[in-house]
Amino acid sequence: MAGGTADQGRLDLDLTATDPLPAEPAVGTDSTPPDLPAGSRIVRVLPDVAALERTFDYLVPPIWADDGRGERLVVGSRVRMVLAGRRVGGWVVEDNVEPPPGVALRSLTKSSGMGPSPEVIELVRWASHRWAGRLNGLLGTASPPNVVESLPPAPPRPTIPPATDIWAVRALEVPRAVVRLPPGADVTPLATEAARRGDALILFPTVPAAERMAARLHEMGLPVSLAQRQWARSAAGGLVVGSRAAALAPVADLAAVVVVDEHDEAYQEERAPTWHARDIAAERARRAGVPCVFTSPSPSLEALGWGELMVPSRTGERNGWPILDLHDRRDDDPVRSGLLGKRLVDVLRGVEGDPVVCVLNRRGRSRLLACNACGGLVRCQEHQVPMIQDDEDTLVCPVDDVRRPQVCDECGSTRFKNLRAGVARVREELEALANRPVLEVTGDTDIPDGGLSEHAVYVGTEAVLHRVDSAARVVFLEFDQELLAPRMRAAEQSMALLIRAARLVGGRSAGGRIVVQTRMPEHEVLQAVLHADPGRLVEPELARRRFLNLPPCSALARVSGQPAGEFIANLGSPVGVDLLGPRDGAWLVRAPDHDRLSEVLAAVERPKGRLRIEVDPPRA
DNA sequence: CGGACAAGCTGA
DNA sequence: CAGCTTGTCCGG
Repeated sequence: MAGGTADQGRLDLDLTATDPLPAEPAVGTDSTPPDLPAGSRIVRVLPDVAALERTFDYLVPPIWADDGRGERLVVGSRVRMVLAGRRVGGWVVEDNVEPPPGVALRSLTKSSGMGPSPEVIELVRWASHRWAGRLNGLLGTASPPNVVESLPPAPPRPTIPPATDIWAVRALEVPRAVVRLPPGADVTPLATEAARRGDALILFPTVPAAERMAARLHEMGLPVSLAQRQWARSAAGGLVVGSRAAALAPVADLAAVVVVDEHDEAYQEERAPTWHARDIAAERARRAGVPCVFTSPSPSLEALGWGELMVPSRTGERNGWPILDLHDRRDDDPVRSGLLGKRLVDVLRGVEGDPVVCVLNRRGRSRLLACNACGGLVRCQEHQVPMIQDDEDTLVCPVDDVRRPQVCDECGSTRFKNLRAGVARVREELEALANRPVLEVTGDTDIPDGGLSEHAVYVGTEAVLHRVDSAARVVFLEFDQELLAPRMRAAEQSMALLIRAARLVGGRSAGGRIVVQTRMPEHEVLQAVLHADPGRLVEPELARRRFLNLPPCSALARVSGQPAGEFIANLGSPVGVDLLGPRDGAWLVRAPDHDRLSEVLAAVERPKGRLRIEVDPPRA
């Protein structure tokens, strides 16, 4: 910060000589003139200050009109100004406004370059209403990370031969397409076909996946920018590839939108507002009147309700999925066997190839119990979720806290086996069974490219699936915990894990094989993968959501935080809306659709305090 | 958010 | 009652 005395000559009556305003660079215009000269330009600014949603009006310094800064200042521009005695950033959200009477205007102190386009600002306004959140954060995501004064020249429009993959051509011929592609399928033809239409926006769930596609398209001679790092280049023209935040990236002349692996939960922001990049991307395409394509090995119910489904040939899809080996744990000796069934021995010893990746999810607090005599899982008859054992050795349903004595429904036995075991202990058991070293992989284990030579067997939570990029076998040691998790999207989340595993091992035509230890081999998720037919998941899942009135048959928001109760009380009892709770200090607001939900949430004043509103709550 | 200012708490 | 903490209000 430069020293200086720029605040000299200020005429504000409320400021004294001890005004602690930080020194300004010598702009000389940071004060309120006694009279606004006729024709003064006044802009409305949204400060980049969390928890501050109001706009404020500022005078554009007259000299900016002469040196070009004024011309570059448009709606969306980033600026700096003094607000309540400190220097803050912000965005111009309206130009040439009439300021409210009786307010002493200040001048903007600095222009900080380009910001989101008017189209993106409108999109962000829509998103902040849709996810009941503040505008600032979303505008920040849509803005360049550093100051961009001007854009590089637009790249020349490449000539691209039509794709030979007819599915890619067809997908872009309808306004909204959902393309079901087996896990190993290459989406490059879809990207190039989108690029043939002009500046396309292509989203991936993770940054590395986006980087790989960007590199490939670059090698093909296409003009491509990575949304994360190349804001200015993206805005200048060409293809824009990126992850979640790229849904708000600048695109010069949007011609098509592609969302790869739309089912992936990484597209949803975890912090409130919990916006979903897939949904924002779709809305962006709709507003621009350009085609939008979602791809996924197992499209979400949301996607299926949104667009036209295109499925691959039966053989093509079959070959793209690995073989699923179901190890039915009910067949194992219920007294002697622990977490590891004896059929695992050959797999762990590398008979079927290396490396072997074992997944043991510890997520969730509930312990999973199996009957010692018949091997069946101990479940709540009403809610079908695993029951947990409390301190007094009674069984508790995690859904409604109903208790019942510790007796197996199937056979009357009173002895149970705790199937939960920590990864560390399981690692030792695996090592004993494999008769070779087993490495526990955690979030901070370094795995060099090509794997660790001395370790052919890995074990970890589901994070291990993101740390290793290929494997001969993936083994899910305890999959029932996923299938039965008391979460609305448990089935889809289980499917997402299997998709991830499928990518590590490859399709059946390449010898890919996944091993799942389960006590419920007839579960529709496992059957869908077994038959390489994700469509089998749709009807039962949709029926369940319809029966329970859960999304996508309704729209949900979870309201939590200290002032949640007051907020819920303020909502009153709006027509068609259910208020459920409280449960663990949080309420659920359920409306027939998102328009109604957003409307209801926006209609009441928010009590101050740390209120958290999660629309489409990820862990409901 | 973070500064300003007001209203409560403490201690010699 | 100064000096400090805690709370509430508000910014152009």
